Amino acid sequence: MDIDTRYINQIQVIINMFTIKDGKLKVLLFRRDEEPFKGYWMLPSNLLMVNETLEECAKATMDEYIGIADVYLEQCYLYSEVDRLPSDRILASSFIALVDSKTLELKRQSRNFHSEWFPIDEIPKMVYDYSSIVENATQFLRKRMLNTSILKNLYPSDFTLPELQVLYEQVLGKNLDRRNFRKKFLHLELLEDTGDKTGGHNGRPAKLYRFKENMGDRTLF
Amino acid sequence: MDIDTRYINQIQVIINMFTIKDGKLKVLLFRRDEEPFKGYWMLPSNLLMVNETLEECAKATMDEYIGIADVYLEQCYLYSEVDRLPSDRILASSFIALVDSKTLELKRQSRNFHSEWFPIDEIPKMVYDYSSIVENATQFLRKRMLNTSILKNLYPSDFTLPELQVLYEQVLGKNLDRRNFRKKFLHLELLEDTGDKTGGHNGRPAKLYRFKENMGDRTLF
DNA sequence: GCAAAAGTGTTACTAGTACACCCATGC
DNA sequence: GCATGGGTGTACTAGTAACACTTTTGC
Repeated sequence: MDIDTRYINQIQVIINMFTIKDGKLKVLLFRRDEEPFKGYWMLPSNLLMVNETLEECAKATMDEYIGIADVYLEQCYLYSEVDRLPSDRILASSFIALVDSKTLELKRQSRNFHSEWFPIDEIPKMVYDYSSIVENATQFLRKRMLNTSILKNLYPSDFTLPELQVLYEQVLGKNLDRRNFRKKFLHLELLEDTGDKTGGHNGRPAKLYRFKENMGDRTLF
Repeated sequence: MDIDTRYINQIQVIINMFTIKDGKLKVLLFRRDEEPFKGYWMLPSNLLMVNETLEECAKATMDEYIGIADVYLEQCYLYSEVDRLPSDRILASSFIALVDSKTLELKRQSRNFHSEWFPIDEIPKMVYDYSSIVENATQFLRKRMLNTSILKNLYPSDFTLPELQVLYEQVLGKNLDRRNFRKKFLHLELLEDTGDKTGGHNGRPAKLYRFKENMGDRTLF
């Protein structure tokens, strides 16, 4: 290859993986176990190779870190500050990935790193510029979630309306009226009743819904 | 530099420059005057250097092609198809830039290329994947314009409500009721009356408005 | 039967839509 | 004075917001 060295760049693909767990929106982080920055946390990432697309690299990274590759992926931002890392200049292509909690539990939490799900408002100390990358990704997700169709990726299987409401309350950062929330969602006709109910652990059991197939990208709230 | 050659990538920054001209939303294209693809059209672009950010590269490109650098710029998408160009693998970071028509006229239309403003629904034959890049950028702009704050960059100076209405009609692809459009915008309290009017060329003169300073990013339509 | 969470209906208010006539200018 | 485009008000409809009681389950 005869590339002018002034134009040589490296790009790393960085994954912000989100899920709903224990009724909270969480992001998956990996702990760094060597110095420097031992004990700090990181996002899964890999350098982009010349013969793969960003999406291929992102999927490979997901597979490598957690054994899941077939998930919703979306480009978020390309960071290009020359000094974002202390050593080389590496651009960072930030992705958001959405995984539903059922798929999640079936898979291994592998690789050499210790990983943990963090609620988006309790992000620990992170290496380099990763904490601002997570923050931006969260903002990005917030905006996207006010459209409907992305939700299907977090709830491909059954869910209850109270669960959905809690999610929206987190995303919007305020409490919603239960009756109005139900009315809104049911009138939109995006959901179908499965006929099933949750076993009432304490309190009355809730009806289980699922998303219909062809939901548009209508703006909600 | 000792970079593993598998991870060497080149990135070009591509500018989709939009303006309002003759009451239409238009994009600036440059004609290619050599074979191959002579007579086809292109978007202004440059390769990203190792010591500059994407935004710096984008501004330099704007300056080089049209002598304007201080404009609204926003990242749009990063294209990474391995075969998007026939020769080398080059990633493309697509930007949208917004220029108001007044600023526009004062500047030179320079460089070696012939340039022209094309209405977004009359894009000519373009080299490589540029036509799909323009198309995506237009879609991106459409979505962004349904928020308010971006408009200030297309109308930094005075404008009339009918002008604004025509713009929205193009963006939304449908006709709007004049009375309801006025009501909506005036109630939003984003505009202030300048006190001036257009000279009525034919018909009654229109009031001139300008955007207030602190407009949020409220969703419109 | 009581604690805990789910489900339901009505009213007031606010925003959006539809629609027809008068007004200021250039020629 | 007439052609052209700009400006205005009202009634109707749909969506949103506020609010309290009843139902089903586990223990």
